[in-house]
Amino acid sequence: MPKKENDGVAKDRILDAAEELFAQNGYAAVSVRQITAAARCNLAAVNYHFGNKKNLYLEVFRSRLVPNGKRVSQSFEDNLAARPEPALSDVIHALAQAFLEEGPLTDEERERHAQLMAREMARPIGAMEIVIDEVMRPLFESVACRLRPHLMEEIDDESLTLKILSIFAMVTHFNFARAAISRITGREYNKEFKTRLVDHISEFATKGLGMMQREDDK
Amino acid sequence: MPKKENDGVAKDRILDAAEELFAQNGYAAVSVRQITAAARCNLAAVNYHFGNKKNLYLEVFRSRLVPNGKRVSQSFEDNLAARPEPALSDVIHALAQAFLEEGPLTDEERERHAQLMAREMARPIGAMEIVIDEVMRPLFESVACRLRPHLMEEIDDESLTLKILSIFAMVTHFNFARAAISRITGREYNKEFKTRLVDHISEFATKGLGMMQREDDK
DNA sequence: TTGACATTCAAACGTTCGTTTAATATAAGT
DNA sequence: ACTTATATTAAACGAACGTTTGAATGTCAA
Repeated sequence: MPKKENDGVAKDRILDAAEELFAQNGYAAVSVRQITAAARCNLAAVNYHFGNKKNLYLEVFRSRLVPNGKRVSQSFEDNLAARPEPALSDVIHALAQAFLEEGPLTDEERERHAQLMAREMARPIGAMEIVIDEVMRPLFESVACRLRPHLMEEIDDESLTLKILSIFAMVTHFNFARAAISRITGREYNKEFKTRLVDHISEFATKGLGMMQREDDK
Repeated sequence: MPKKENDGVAKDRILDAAEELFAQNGYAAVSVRQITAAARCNLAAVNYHFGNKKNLYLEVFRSRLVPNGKRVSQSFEDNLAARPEPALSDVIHALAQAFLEEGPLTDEERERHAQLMAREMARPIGAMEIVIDEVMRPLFESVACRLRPHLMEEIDDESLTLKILSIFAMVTHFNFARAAISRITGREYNKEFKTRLVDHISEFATKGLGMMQREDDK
């Protein structure tokens, strides 16, 4: 029986190239020829390994973005597990940090994923449902459980969802609108500026959630 | 001398069709043939009136999005001019309302513009600088002036800019990530939900800015 | 009516697209 | 050595793309 082990080489190179090119230019603006050229393989390899271009795109989400999203979520959980009783600001800070400062992903990976998500939101190809159902919704549930103890008791589910969405709005916006933000603020997206952003988001969101609480990390 | 008056007919139909199609599908995914078919004119009309496809795209921003953006900004100003001494929450409420609930634009126009901006951010064709310089930056200046009196005196420019960016992050996110938000919240983007969102954003941002202040509009 | 210009039109240009095909290469099982 | 399944290749397919062309049509001032 033929082993299925060493199939990964060219197939993975295609996934790598597709992930980067789709993130940089969007689904429609990237040709299969570009992808196979970047992956240093034959044009027909995409159709052989993935059936067609669209399925390759979806596979990028399934095999890269979703697993990495789960790792980021896990990193958020781990950050909080270290603290016995995390304060509200700790929860938010951990969330912002996991998504745009540290965590298991490199900055290049974070930017790629943010762009892929932003493009998929702007022009859905069919990957958004996968990400929402497998990453976003579970993360939302977890964040909601973490936040609830710090909020007023009588808060309904929808209000809490909107609050969490607002935190994500800031995180994703500062992550994906980098070009516009750099042009407005006049600052580059270096390590220093990102730390500044995480602190700002933490402070803004903590106050926005309705509980003033000083940050006691460090 | 030939009048230049009645040239507007087909040219405007092309701009209308291009605005809608570019917003729905993005620059690369829309063909000139699609546009001219929707505008009920000949294929060559785009190149005749606008030179090429890219220039038509930029002209959509110059002749539609920028003027409408200025009208929205003006609407924000007018809303505040009605009040002698607007509270902090009034400023934010007026901003959120102008951008996603009421104002001079229809809901379809708002959604189109939000999509065009989101796509241009995700994949810049060359229109973003126009919008930032002609609409965003002046609006930011105005908002900053409105907010400053309500904040601590010693706040630096960059901190204030980040705060304003956070408000815009929420407004634009709730405007453009409609599909994702609907899937997560399980709610449609009808009038009722939008009012809910404006109230939520106003409350969250007002608190986030660091001044608790009750809303006293009706 | 005529001339001059603005606009529209059908047709074709060369290019690139996603996909398919058939031939070949590779390597393990028998 | 032969079979079998997996993988890669060059070449071509039809379709759609943005753009150009040159003739036809519309529109007014002269």
